[in-house]
Amino acid sequence: MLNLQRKHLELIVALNTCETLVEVAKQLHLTPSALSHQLTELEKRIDLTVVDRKTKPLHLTTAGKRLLETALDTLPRFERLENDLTRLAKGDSGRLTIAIECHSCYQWLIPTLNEFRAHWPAVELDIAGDFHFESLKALMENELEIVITADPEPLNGIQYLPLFQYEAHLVLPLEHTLNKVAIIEPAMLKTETLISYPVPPRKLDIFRLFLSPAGVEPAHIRHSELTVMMIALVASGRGVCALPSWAASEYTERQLVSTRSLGTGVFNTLYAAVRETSLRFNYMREFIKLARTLSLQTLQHIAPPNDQWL
Amino acid sequence: MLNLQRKHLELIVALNTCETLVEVAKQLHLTPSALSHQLTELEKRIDLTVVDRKTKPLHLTTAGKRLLETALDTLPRFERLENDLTRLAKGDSGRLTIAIECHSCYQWLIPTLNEFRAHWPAVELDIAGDFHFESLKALMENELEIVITADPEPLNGIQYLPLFQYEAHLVLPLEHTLNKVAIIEPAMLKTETLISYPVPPRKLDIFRLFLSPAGVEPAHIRHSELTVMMIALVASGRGVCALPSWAASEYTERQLVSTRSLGTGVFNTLYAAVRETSLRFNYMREFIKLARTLSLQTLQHIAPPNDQWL
DNA sequence: TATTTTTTTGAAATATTTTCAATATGCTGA
DNA sequence: TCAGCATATTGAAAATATTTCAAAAAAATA
Repeated sequence: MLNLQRKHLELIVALNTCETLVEVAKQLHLTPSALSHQLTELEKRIDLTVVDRKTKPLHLTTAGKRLLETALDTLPRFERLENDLTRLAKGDSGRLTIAIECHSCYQWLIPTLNEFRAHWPAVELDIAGDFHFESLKALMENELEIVITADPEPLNGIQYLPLFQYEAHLVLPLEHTLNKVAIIEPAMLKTETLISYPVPPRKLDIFRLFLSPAGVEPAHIRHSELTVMMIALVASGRGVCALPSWAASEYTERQLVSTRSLGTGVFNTLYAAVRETSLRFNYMREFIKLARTLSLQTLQHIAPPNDQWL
Repeated sequence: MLNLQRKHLELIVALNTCETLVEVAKQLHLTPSALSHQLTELEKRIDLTVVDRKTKPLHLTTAGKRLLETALDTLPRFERLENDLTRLAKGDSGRLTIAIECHSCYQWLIPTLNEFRAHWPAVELDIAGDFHFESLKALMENELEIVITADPEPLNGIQYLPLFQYEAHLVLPLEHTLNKVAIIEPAMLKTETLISYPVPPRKLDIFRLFLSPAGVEPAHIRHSELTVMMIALVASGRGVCALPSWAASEYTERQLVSTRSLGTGVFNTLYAAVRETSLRFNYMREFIKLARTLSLQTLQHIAPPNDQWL
């Protein structure tokens, strides 16, 4: 095997631009002796002459010209690669793909993304479509950089950075009897149809923190992908649903539905799940910071997390 | 400086195709230990993680993916380069650019090129246009591979391989008085107009071997690039010219002009000038052999060279 | 032809890469 | 849970590769 390396191509380029081997050596920060050894070694290896040492301005042979050809189109690729890698290492550029488990997040996410893009133009931003709720696996496998979730399951190498606290509210039709009750107990939902996002119950606050601990299940469960659709269904009396208070407020203000606390209040924290290794990048930490500030500014009825971490 | 080399890219590709580092090591013919050292060294150098060792099928990080990108488009270029170089070394492919000083050579050169092309399809054939009669310099500087010349000046690293011997004839109008003379002496051309190719006199047989030794110059010299044009001028009585007998025979047969020997006969040898180093390529030696055989077959009135060399 | 410059050479010094042996880490299945 | 196995890492020694140095050779210059 010939096993040509980048340095051989660099040698050829220098050879092509210089008049004498002494110059070439200088350009490559080598002694003329080292250069001579290298050249001899290369020529022995490919079993071809590369330069004609006899001529004044040092002429490449056919083999040398062929090497130069590849050198000229390959070396710039190496340079671009190294450029990109150093920028990556400095944390000025990179990829930031976000998956959202929380379906009501666009409200604060969009402004965050816009603000971020302005600060870090070299970072490739993307929102991942559908990871079929395997998003944490995708995060571990480097397919994603951030997962927004309210359900932090401990995983190796994954850190959950709290963004803000919110209360989960029960969304009711305006005329619903539960509007009159002092405190809403889990059992009161036994006869109701619950409308939820199509995700496993353990991912939903109302189950994990309210119904399941009390061993209660609603009469029916109906799925919907879109928050507006859920609201429409509730408004027309087809059921009730649970939403973060800030997600529901938009609709209560317009008097489409009403909301109540669940029991004495079901509170939860929204997290950004990231790989531990990602945190060494400035743009990552910056993103989290922006998300915290902008969600607090954008949303009503939420609070900063107890534990600030980062 | 990062100083990434081809081997690093190969490492990344292996990393991307294998499930475990042990496999990667096997694929690269290394011990797992060596591989581990390499990987650590690379990652320390670029100050970035390249693979996530924690995951089962070994996932590349963003940096790893960027490296893979360059690897995928650069490594095939190295492979093609090595391929071409080994073929070059074996002498199966290469470049063969020919310059012609002898303006009447196309007659035998064209069949030679055709035959050659059939045997050595991988050799890039070309006839060089105009080197302003600096063709030997161009040969020394690797711009050309062969120069066809009748005037071998000793040069370092250049070998002259004789192709064939020929006689230079004087071409006369059919009714010219010199047609009647027993032997044409140099002095008899003192009053004639000589039509020649536009090259320095020393490159022309009639000067070098006939007129100059006798200290004679023709009355006028007129230039023409094309043999047919020279013949037309001679036929219409504007002058005389000298041509290799084989180049003239085409026109004497058609009774356009007549030819005579110069003195007791001016004989010369046509050479192929090549770089000594070129002779190690099979296709080079093959070309010379073909030129010899085909010129003898194609041309009349020529003889094989005295000294066969090659 | 003498002198300077360039290039090559071989041996020693230096640097890099690989291996070896030991150990650590992680996974699998009782 | 832990033993047993496969994978991965570590540090030191060994093997390779590269560079320098000093000297000589070859070319160029004057």
